[in-house]
Amino acid sequence: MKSAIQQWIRNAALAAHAAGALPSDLFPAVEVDEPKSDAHGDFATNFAMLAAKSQKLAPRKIAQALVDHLSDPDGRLARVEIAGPGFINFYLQPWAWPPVVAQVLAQDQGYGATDIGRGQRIQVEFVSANPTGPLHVGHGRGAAVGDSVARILSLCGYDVQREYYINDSGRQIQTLGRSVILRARQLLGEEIDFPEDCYPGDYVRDIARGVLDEKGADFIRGADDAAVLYCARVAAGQIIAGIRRDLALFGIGFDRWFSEQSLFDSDEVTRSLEELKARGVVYLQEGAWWFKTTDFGDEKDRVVVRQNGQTTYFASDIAYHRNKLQRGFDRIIDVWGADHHGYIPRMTAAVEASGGRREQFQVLLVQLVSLLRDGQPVAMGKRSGDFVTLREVLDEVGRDAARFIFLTRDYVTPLDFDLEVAKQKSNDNPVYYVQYVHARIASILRKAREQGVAEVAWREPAGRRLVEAEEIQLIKALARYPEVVAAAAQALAPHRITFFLMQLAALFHAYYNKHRVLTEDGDLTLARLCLVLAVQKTIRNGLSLLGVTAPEQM
RNA sequence: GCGCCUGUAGCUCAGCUGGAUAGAGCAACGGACUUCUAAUCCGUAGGUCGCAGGUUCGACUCCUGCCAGGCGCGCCA
Repeated sequence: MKSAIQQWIRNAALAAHAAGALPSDLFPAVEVDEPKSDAHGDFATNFAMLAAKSQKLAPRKIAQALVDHLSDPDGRLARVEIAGPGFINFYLQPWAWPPVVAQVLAQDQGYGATDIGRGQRIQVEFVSANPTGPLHVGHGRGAAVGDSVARILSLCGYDVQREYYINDSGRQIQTLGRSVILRARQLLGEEIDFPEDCYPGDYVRDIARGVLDEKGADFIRGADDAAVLYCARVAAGQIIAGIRRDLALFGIGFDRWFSEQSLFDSDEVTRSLEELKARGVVYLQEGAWWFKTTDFGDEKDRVVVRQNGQTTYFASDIAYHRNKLQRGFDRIIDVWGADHHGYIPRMTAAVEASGGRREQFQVLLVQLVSLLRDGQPVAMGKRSGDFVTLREVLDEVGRDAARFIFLTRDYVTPLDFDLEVAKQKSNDNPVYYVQYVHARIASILRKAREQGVAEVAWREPAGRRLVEAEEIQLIKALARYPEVVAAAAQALAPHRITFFLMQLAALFHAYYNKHRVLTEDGDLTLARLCLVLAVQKTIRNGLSLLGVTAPEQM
């Protein structure tokens, strides 16, 4: 609908210019929006104000010229007015809206889809938690955001690949191995002060028990580097398996699990460093190799090979992102925790130095989650070992509530996640508010079937019976959905879907309370059934972008 | 000290990339279930958009400077 208006304005501008009413053929992009107030019409444009400079005419004169040359072949426009400093307000005929319902029904699961991505290949890398412990709530937020962004982009015509990067190499993995050995020795009765830098969680003890059972006490007592490495591999393997299970429970899957170690095995780390050396952006100083990230806007250069000859984590990451570029992605999106923001300039430098363009690479910084219970903070932090895992949260509040809450806030703002609120089945917890719409409509449809309505299908004269203000409001909201999805894709902002759904739900609940769908009047009933079915489908489609289910009953 | 993010109703947050009179939910108060699910709805009240300048037809939105909070500034990952 909006695009139709844009086209009308564009045509009117050209016609006005052709007729000599507008001096210049330089026109700004046509922006059409939906005014907050009904007093300003169904749609409005600021085109005349924007064009004032190039036309060298007063905005209201331009607006008048446009209105004079506006053509509306099918008569959908009821009225056009020029208002304020030069807004043009469009009022549609009431009958212009109901056909949207037919469109929603016809497109069904595809309603909301667009092709703004034009098949562009885009990779979303998210979660990528280190395999040193189970996922916690913060990872959950990143998972919800990354997954939803991927779903939205897919629906908008992007060719999306989801990836999880496993840091299964380097020092922390060694620390993990050491932790296992130490726990195993404790199990053997040794008195050991567990070091600060090791991983204390119960899961480490479980893994240690497993290794002990399998390899025997001598293996643990005489542990050498190889044994530590062995324990590290076993532990990482088990932890990753657990992470996969938790993510599956959360409804999240990946196209690829990418191992950091594989970059060493394939020599890509070395090769990427050689390439950078060849480009002259890596230099030797005080026995270490430095990447000149300052050439690319970073505040200081960064070490890639330490004095001791070991590569840094950053070196792996350079190789990893070079690998991504080589796989031919047009865009690369990384979802990170906000505490990594200082890492962005150097990573951008790496992408650029590896032959990518800086616009190709984008990082979504997901802010911290604080876990609360009844407003009181719940202890977290790996060091203490008693942090609440994502799994525990899912078991307690359920997948739908958790995902919805993670996405009811823009990810740039910190989030308080209150376990008690998440469990509440009230308006405090909007996931149920939205799901309730779906269930209520399912109930209406069941009832209609009982009353002998064989099929809910759009039929033309009947459709004209949708004339109530609440009905038109609902249809307008439905019409907006594809634009909301597209905007969410462009801004990489899944919370826009969430807010749209809450708004649509509010409109539906209000309508439901004021008007009956099932009436004595066959045509009216059919029209309203079509409307609520369209609402139901849109709710379902929107929820699916969030990874939330749409229940038939509650 | 430097950098990034945030500051909107008592609380939690939106505000469609500069548009018209700044919006929701919760909390408060008053109402609505013999009728398709009350996990719902209707109404009342609630604001110096952190502060001060600037840019322009027009600023919550952009720029500058302050103030407050969070996070980050390793040859850790």
